Amino acid sequence: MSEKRTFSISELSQEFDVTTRSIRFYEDQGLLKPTRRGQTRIFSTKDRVRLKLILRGKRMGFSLAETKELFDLWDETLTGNEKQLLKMLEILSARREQLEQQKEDIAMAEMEMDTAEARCREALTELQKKKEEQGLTTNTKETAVSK
Amino acid sequence: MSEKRTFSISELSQEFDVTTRSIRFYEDQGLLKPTRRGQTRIFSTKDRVRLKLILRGKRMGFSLAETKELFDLWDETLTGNEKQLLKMLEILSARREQLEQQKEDIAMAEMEMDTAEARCREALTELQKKKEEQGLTTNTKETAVSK
DNA sequence: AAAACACTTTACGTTTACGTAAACTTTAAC
DNA sequence: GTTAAAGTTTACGTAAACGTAAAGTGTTTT
Repeated sequence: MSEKRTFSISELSQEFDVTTRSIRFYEDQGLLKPTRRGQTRIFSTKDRVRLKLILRGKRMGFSLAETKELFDLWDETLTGNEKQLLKMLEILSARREQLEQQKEDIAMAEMEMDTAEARCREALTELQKKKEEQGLTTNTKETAVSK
Repeated sequence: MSEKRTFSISELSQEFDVTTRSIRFYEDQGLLKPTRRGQTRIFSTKDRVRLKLILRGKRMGFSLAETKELFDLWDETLTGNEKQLLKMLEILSARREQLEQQKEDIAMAEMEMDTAEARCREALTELQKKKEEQGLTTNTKETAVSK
């Protein structure tokens, strides 16, 4: 069913553009659980998925601790205890709220960037005009514009 | 035109639920520039807006340094230098890419949360069934289920 | 077998974003 | 006028997320 490929630390490092130091740190913090051959780490597809989730979490502003909490909870959830299941549902709902907030933030940011961009372009054509006028009237290097 | 209300540090602190320590820190880092009456800080509406932007930036995963860069650039941009204007447009475009990435991340997260929630609910109804069956057959306090 | 290379552990260093305490000044309330 | 509240500076502390040696252990390449 689920693939049984394995990955070395450098493979993951390259694929996701993250240092090996970081990967080892994530293991240290209990976010990844590679097995060993000798003392060399061997990462499963599950580890790979988790690494992807960790990095996405980071981009979304989640701390490693928060992400770990989710991982742990999800593992516990799989044991099927009712309390855990309910708690998971709660957390999921809380996360959804966070996502809604983030979507709002993004929407606001986009609007502000629109107006910012518009102002920039206005200012640019403004400058362009002045340049043209000058090009027609004078050609001196130092004009009043620069100051 | 733009309102000329002013704000005390505690007003802003309460309105945005952020400690005065943080606000002072933001000033220290050059993100806010309140004037003084004696040595007491007086914040303008512009400061208020910036504080809002700082906090939103944080929720979106931006560092204070990044936000400050934007502020500074925007201030420079207002002086109307062509180079600055073009640079601003570049940065805006880069930010837009980041926002697109974030939107993707959010969409992925939402999908995964959907399936996670579905699994939880399945597991719950599963448990519910077993409970009902038991309720019909036995009534002992200690059943094999707990282990 | 020696060199080169990837991987390992151990451990101290660094940056960011504040927390927290101490000691002081200003302003507002009684 | 004094007390309380709010504000200030100074400065040391801290947690998170790694960076950066240093020194050692396999592996495989020549």
